[in-house]
Amino acid sequence: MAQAAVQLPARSTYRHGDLRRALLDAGIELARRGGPDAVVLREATRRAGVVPNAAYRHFASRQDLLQAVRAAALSALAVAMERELARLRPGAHPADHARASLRAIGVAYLRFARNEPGLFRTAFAVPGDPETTVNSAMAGKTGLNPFQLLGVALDRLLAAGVLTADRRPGAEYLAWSAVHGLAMLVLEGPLRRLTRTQARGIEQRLLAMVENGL
Amino acid sequence: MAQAAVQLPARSTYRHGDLRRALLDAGIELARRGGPDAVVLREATRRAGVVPNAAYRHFASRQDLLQAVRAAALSALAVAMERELARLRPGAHPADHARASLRAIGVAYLRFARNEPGLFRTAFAVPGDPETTVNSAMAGKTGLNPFQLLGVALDRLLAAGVLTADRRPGAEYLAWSAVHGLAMLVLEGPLRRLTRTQARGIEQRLLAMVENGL
DNA sequence: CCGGTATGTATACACCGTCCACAATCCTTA
DNA sequence: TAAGGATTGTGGACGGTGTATACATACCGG
Repeated sequence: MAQAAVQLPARSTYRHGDLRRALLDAGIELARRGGPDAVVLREATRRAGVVPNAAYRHFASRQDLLQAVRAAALSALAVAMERELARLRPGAHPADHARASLRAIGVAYLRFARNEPGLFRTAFAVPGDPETTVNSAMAGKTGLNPFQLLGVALDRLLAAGVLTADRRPGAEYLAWSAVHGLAMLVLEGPLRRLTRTQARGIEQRLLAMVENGL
Repeated sequence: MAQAAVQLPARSTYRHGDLRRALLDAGIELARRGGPDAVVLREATRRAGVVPNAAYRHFASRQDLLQAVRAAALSALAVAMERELARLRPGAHPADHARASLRAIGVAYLRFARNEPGLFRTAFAVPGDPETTVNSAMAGKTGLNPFQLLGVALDRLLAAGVLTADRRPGAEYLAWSAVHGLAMLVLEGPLRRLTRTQARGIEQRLLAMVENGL
């Protein structure tokens, strides 16, 4: 079960060059397969070709490294959302565009959970205030993190008159809850064995529920 | 941070009597505070006043013990749901009663997450097919596990004509997703700092969303 | 009563996170 | 340009974990 540490050609220089980056990359790779528990400090240093304690020059603890990996995962999710949003054509009706925006966020979220389960679990199964903190390390190219991107979509719904003003505050929590719950269910819950098409069906119904019930 | 192992009075008999039960209870207690990661085999054996390896006579591995704890947590959740359901008066309109049933399930779920966060996280943050498996260890007094209890509530909605037949299949996934997502959000997400009353507000809105959007 | 089988013990290993003292390198400043 | 402090990586150690293997004790059915 132990990872066969890929033996790098034993760096010739005493200094590494960019050890922090190397450790972070190794951590991301570990999280990618295996989730948060797989992010083990010693393995990361091994992959960077460095002695275990060297990590402590760049991260205060394993938790600290894990938080950095988590931020990277959230950032990747934000990028995926932005990509999905960018595919939208402004279209004729602002109401349709707003609805499509919300849907794009949901679709990107669920797709990310499916395609990068390890990163997804690392992003959300680790304590730490996920979304409220303004931290550029978690953001995408727009500088917004996933939660803020969801907020933008909801604002469009409000502006387009699809969402009434009294229902706007806190709406992100409702939408996020539903989509996140489904993601977990598909990832490690009873829906794990669903075929891709079946999963798509449930996803569509869920997004419809959010749209109608918000 | 290490648990001060409560030193039991050094059992006089060679045999323990009911070590499996003792280990399971210790595991549950560990999970209760600290969640799944806190379920450490050696600590459980310490609390049972027994040498570490003794555990292997009753559990194949730490994972195995963790699964047993998880089953106990799911069972506790099922009991909480049953209790909430039992408070309902059949009432005049079956439609109202059906709606109240679904709401009771949701309320019990969210309350359990709030009151027993450690057990809740253990129940759901551990792999293993949670709900589909027919396993009496996960069930409440009715013999139904949490997922099946949700199914019962949805069946009532169907019988009362609130839910159309074409929307019934898979409806548990939609409802479960929303409620579970919110629970996670409140537990370790951005909604952690909400006051109890604020949380209640969001909960009510979410349950309404499910009811309308299903 | 005796022997097999279930249960708990002893010892050991590999791995982990982390602390401490030390060595090599770099960078500023005199 | 030489010196010396600050950074960064090394070496060794400690206590913790899960688990394997061999052994000791107690129970139970013939």
